[in-house]
Amino acid sequence: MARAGLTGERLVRAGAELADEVGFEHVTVSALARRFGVRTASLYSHLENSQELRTGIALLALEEIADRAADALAGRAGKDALEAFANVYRDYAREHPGRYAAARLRLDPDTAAASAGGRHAQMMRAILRGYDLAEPEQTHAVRLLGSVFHGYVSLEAAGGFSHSASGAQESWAWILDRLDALLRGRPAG
Amino acid sequence: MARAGLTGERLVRAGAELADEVGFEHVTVSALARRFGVRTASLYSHLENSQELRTGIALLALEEIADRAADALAGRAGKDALEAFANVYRDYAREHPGRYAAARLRLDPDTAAASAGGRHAQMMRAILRGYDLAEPEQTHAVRLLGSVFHGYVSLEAAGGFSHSASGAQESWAWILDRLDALLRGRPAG
DNA sequence: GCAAAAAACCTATAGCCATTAGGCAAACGG
DNA sequence: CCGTTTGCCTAATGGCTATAGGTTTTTTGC
Repeated sequence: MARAGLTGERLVRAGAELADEVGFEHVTVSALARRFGVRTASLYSHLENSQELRTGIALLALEEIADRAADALAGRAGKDALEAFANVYRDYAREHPGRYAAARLRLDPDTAAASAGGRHAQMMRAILRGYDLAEPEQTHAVRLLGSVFHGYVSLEAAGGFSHSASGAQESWAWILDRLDALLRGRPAG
Repeated sequence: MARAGLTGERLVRAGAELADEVGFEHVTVSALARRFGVRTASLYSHLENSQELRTGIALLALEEIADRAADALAGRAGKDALEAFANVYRDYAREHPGRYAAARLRLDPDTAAASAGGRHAQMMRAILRGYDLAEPEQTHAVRLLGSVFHGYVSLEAAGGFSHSASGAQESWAWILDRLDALLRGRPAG
């Protein structure tokens, strides 16, 4: 019998795909083993436990989002940068709902410190350099942006807008426009 | 043997307490049965399945939040109302993290329609009457508020601010102040 | 090339969870 | 009281996580 060629990394990657297909909460070691045509116990040579799988998917998602965001931000500033960054979050969540859910997993402090989470915060601060915000306002603004992006994407994913699904795109554009105005300290046009 | 006196409602209420203690994702039919000193199978006379338990907790949380919000909103308008409403969300999530998580559960359309979710939206629109927003701006604003409130509370609960935990209260106040200004269409003071 | 070591996958097992079927006994209605 | 309803029980199935220890394939060092 040919071997499946499992590695921790392949498992995490396949777990991420599985998450997008069936939802992050349904990612199990068993389902993953099934997908590789292998017994469940076999995965435990490559995985400490199921938590490690989930954490791995979360870290992968955080990296992928950070990479996309870094790309999107290159050469942009001001509102342009704000929109590009925001759209990375929203698009990623739509393309990869399972991974996005994983990215919201609560990580233990050490893991979080070693994650791409720091890059996310750094990029937000980079965007805010285009606005005139000193500390502590900048920190407040980072939190505001994080809240709005995550909140909107999460409500949208949860179907929170579906009964009145109309204009989710318009709402998003409006919100970004007003956020930009808010950060500039000027009324919206 | 004296009977435990189980009912669907008591189970949901106890499930909500359990959620606050151990986290919503650890609420299980078994754990609930244990808490009542009863066999797991016994709960299935009062509960269709574990999903119904979770849904029940979600509906309870939505009602509780709506009730608190209605109280908080009474006699208030403008920024005062905005802050009161926002604080209901934040305080509720802090006092009842498990219930709050339950409230974010994705409900099927019928259940959602019968939930207190509609009251939440209605109250947001009531708050926005204190600002000068016609449709479709009002809908956009409802979504913005929902995003910010949920996003902030959720990031805070996930420990997203804990590495730089400082000033979560200040950030919250700043955000509400700027949101108010944004909705008024004027620059922040 | 080849034997020993290492790595990959397997079987077996145990515990916890959800859920169903069917039984006994307590409470309640007449 | 006695029968019926109802509440909780035992028993059993099947899925999931996880550990222990075996076997086979691959690697590696001579």
